[in-house]
Amino acid sequence: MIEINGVEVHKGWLDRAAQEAMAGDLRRVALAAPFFQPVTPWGKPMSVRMTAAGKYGWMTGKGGYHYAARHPSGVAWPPIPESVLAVWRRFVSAERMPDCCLVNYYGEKARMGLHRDADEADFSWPVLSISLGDPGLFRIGGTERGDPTRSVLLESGDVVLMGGPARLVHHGVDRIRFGGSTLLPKGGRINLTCRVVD
DNA sequence: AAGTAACG
DNA sequence: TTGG
Repeated sequence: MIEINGVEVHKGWLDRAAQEAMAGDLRRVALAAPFFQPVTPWGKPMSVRMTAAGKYGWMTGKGGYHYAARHPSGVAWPPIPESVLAVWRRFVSAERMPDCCLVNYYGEKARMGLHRDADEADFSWPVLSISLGDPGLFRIGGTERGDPTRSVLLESGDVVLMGGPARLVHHGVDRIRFGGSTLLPKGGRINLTCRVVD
């Protein structure tokens, strides 16, 4: 386990078979709730494609960010796959399941600017992240924007925990090593982030 | 400020 | 390595 600014990085936690099974589960999620491209409140399209599973999905809007109980199409989000909940039980808790599993797809040029996951009502539970597919260069800062940052390469099967003092740490993705994994037939990276929202 | 620019 |  690597620790960076309080963030736990568990390398290679899911084996290949588990990664393949989870990727299959996520294909089913994306069939029910297709990926869409979010637009920031100030009108800039994000480069990631996004969907979600669970009670809520994370959404952008003109008024800001929020959690919503329905996909933009109007359908409810599909349930969080059991394969994902199993990782949550192992790293977080068996007593409380996440309300939201965000599914972010990073294509070749996709990135994610430095930000904090701060739209939840309850910060007492950690955010759990699972990486699948191509490697991505992950940047981790501190609680304050402007704090020094460090980078770590996240690869398929890695699990990251942001909890406790690191729950509100800044983080982002600088670059995808497109084609660096054979997990996803069309390449790219999928990142799951599970959160307790309320 | 979940955009952008930068691997170190 | 935050600065813009």
